[in-house]
Order: sequence, then C-alpha cells, then structure tokens
Amino acid sequence: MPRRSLIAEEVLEIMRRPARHCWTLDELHDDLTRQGLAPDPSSVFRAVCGLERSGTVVRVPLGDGRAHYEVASEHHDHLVCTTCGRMEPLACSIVADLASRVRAWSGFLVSGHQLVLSGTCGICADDAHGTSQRGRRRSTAQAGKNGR
Amino acid sequence: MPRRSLIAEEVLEIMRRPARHCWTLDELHDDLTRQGLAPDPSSVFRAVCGLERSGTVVRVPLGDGRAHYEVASEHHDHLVCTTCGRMEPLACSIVADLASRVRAWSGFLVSGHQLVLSGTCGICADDAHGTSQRGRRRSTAQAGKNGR
DNA sequence: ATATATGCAAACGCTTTGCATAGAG
DNA sequence: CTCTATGCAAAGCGTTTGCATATAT
Repeated sequence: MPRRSLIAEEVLEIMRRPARHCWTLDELHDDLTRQGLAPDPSSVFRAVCGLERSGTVVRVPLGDGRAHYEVASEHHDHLVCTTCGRMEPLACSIVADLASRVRAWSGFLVSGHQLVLSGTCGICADDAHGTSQRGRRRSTAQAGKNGR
Repeated sequence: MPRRSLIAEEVLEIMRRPARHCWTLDELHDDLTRQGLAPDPSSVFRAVCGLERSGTVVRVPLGDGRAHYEVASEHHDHLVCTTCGRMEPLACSIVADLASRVRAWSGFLVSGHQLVLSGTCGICADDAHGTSQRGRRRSTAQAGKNGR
C-alpha cells in the first residue's frame, strides 16, 4: 500500500484529526496552506482522487454544490443546521436495517447510503429564544448564491 | 397564487406527470423542447426558481453534481443504482421516526431530510446472473467525467 | 407606462485535465 | 532514463446574472 504523495499523506493526516469529520477540497487546501505547504488546488484534487480511488476516503454529497470528503472508515450521516450552517455527524446505525426491508420490497441491493437531516441545531434553537445571533452565518442551507 | 409564466406552468405540468418523479434542469429543458416550446436554459432555470421560491417544487441533491427537482407535495427518498444509473423513489416514512430520536440525543430539530440509498437495482442484479448487459449505462454512479 | 417574461451572452464557482517542469529511484 | 508528483493555466460543466427586447396589463 504505497503511501502516495506528500500532499496525499498530509491530507490523510488532516482528515484523521477529530477537529472536523468532513472536508471540501478548499478546506483541505486551506489547512495545508496553514501548515506551510501551499499546494495548488489541482494537486489537492489529485491527492484526494488518489485516496478516493484506493478507498481510503469517500465523497459525501451534502447538497451544497461542493464535494465533501471523509475518511472511509468513519462513515456517518449528517445533521445540517439551516440557520447557521453547522454540521454534526450522526451515527448511521438506523439506516442499516433499512437495507433488508428495501431489498424485500423492491429487489434493490443497498450497498451504500447518504442521509442528510436538515433543521435547527441546539445552539440556534437556544439563540432563537434569546435575542442573540452569534454564529449565524446563513439564512438557509442553500441560500448562498451558488446553491447547487 | 399567480400561475407565473408560461414556461413555469409547462414545467409544473411536466413535473406532475407520473413518468418520472425527479428532474434536472436539462431534462426539463429537453421535455419542453420536445413539446414545441424551445426555451432558453436560463428561462427554465428562472421558472424552476420561481416554483422553488413559492414552495411548489423542491431541490433534491442526489450527489451527481446536478440539481434535481421534484414536486414538493411528493417528497420521497431515492434508490440510485450504481450499475445503470436508474433511480427509483422510496417512501420515506422510515426516516420520519428518526426525527424524534435525533432531537432527544442532540437537541437538533429535524425539519427535512434527504436519503439516498445506492446499490444494485433488481434489473441489474438479474443481468449480472445472465450475461446480458441491456440497459447498462454507467459503471458506477459517479464514474462519469464530471462526478461532482 | 409599468411590470413581467424571455432570449442571448457572459460571468461564476467548483471541478477536472493538459502540458511542462522538477525530483526520486 | 523513467516514473511520479506538482504547479500553472486553461477547459468544462452546470448554474446564475445582466442587459435588452418583447409581451402583457
């Protein structure tokens, strides 16, 4: 298992930190830049592509128009706050037992899934009761100008 | 409830047909073109935007890099076949009871969700047993050149 | 006349690729 | 010398916007 390029190694190191569980190419690029490496975005792209090809990381489509990646061994689903845009991981055991039901119904063999729950996170719910707007970043999850 | 533009009306009419349950802008544009109207893509975009703003249709992010839309009243989840790319709707009642659990765990108020199950559809599973490759369109759901 | 709808063309954001160079074995 | 990694620049793709014209009220 050849540990590809330097950038790929660093990317993987970053993605294994518990600080965050899910990255866009841009976020990876920013982190790399902060640590001294200042790679070209395309190099980050290629590094992540390699990691994806080898099955080390997986692409998670969160519906905001950008590609997000997470370490393959840590799959989970996502809670996305439509008020502040924060994202929290969610253990995905619930979805697992769905697979057998779906197969029985339709003959469809489920091998993977993506569940994104949107709503209001605890912090924003609290904020709404007070008058504070701390941390407010977006009015809705897709209200950005590029809501692909 | 002003029935916006002609294009918007046609779009809505198309989207209410049972033939399909989920459209990209391109697919809508193609259908419109087939019926004689040959609108500019941007007009389709604006029409769908209007329908989305009024809550008539919703955008569903299926993770293939394009925006998909469906009629708001017919929300369901999606089975995407990684072999042929076909998509089937899935009643989403299962996800509903998740909301209360999530709220209890994390304080997150779930107001919406998107569940995409990927795997092999019944037809492709059958094909794999025989030798036929009828209907095979893609090797994986994201193997296209633009896998955003 | 005012407002809305449409086409056309161009900008945009993010991803992806082509080509040339640099560096490792 | 060959192979891989990298940077740089540009192409691509789908989406979005600006502007001018057309259509309706």
